[in-house]
Amino acid sequence: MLDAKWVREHADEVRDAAKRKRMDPEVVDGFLENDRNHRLVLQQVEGLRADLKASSSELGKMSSEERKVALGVQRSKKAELKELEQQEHELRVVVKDFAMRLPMPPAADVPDGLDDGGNVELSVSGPIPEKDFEIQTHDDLGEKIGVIDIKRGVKIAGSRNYLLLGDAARLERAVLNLALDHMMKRGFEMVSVPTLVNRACMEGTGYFPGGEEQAYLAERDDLALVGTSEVPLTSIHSGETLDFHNLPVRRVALSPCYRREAGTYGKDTKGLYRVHQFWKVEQVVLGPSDEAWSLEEHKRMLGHATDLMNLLELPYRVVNVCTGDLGQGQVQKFDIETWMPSRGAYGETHSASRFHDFQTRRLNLRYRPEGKGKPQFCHSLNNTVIASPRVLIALMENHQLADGTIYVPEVLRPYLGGDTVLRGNA
RNA sequence: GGAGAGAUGGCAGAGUGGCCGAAUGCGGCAGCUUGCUAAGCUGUUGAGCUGAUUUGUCAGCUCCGAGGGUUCAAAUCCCUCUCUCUCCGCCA
Repeated sequence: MLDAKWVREHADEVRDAAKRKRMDPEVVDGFLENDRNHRLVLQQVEGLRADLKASSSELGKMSSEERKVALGVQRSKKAELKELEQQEHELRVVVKDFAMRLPMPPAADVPDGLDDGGNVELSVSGPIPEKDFEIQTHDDLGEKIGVIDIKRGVKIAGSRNYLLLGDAARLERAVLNLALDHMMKRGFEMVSVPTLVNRACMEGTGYFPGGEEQAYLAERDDLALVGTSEVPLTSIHSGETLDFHNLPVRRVALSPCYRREAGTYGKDTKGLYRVHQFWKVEQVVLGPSDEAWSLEEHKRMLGHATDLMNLLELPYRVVNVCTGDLGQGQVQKFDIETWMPSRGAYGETHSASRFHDFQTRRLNLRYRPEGKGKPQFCHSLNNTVIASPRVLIALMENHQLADGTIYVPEVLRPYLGGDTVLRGNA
């Protein structure tokens, strides 16, 4: 959400943001018009209320005859007020609805672009592996050595579901545990979070309204399964005013993630790339309302993830996500894309976003600055640390050996009982 | 799932229709004191919105879990919802 006052004074900037993010700029004008009307009506309501209030307190001191006369006047004013209040209430709802859909303007160095094709490569790390044998796709290999079973996953839960068995399941657990330890070493507090959350969390983090189609809903209880632990992690302190001493708040969580993947029929149907349920270790940071700090932290958080990728000895690149591929609330986003031989391309494995105060305004999450200052909205940021099974694709393919076994990077060995290669059930 | 109790400012806690944005205590902040042993005294201390502004503020409105209602007037009465606690039931 944006500050209403700021939007009034920077309407062109917001309209421009909408265009660049490929959203309808009409929301801006819809907001402005209704906001203007709302404030006009609000002034009338407040004036009349003040009037009514003043005369009402007189009533308590009046004699009964005086009161009888005065009551008649009060009643007619009251009726007038009621009508105005009704108008005010309706307009308020409309304004809120528009406000919830206003786009956060992208940072200056976000490249323009229509979709992910417009993303700009910032850096490349590690050579693409060249092998003297044909690399088997993760799903072919996994099936062959009995560690991935997509057919039976589908039998149990429908398309885009899967089973990991034996070494694949062990590898997944190992990578996730490594990721958690990696972040805790860097001062992040590990949190176990709810993944079935209420509407306020989904709205507060910016997934609703608009993303309802992508979420599994438990409608009977008005709850949603989260697509990322960013939702509960960022919502922890909603409605609170934190002390500046406690900032920044750096947290990490491992959680299952659920995504309906509506509108992706026929896309990435092979293998474990796009699935309905996966595990993710996510980092979330809340900090002061300070652009420079926010920028620095964004880079640090990206670094936590790339450092881990280096430890996993995987080839990847970092892209500066373009305007058309940026979400409504994101100011800037860097994706890490990891080389996936089966795709013959880099595939998105991480997404590092900074939001400014977009989420914290919706969540009403503030902090009291040092000294006497008024409470300010925090800045929020998040980034993937590792997501599985997507990272398993990279591990099983890039680290594949000629005999169909999988090389285990040194850093993972302590998590796999010292194993240096995984051979599955072959 | 059943029965009951409750939700008030950073915290504790008073307030059952007009004198209440709200006593008191604690905490925080500022000052004074420093021979009542990290103490005493004094003062101060919520948020949001709207308008005006000589950008210091000023005026008005809203907020006592949330949303509705009754009333000239609601923290206070009524309804719905959410959450918390106690007892019972069920249960990993």
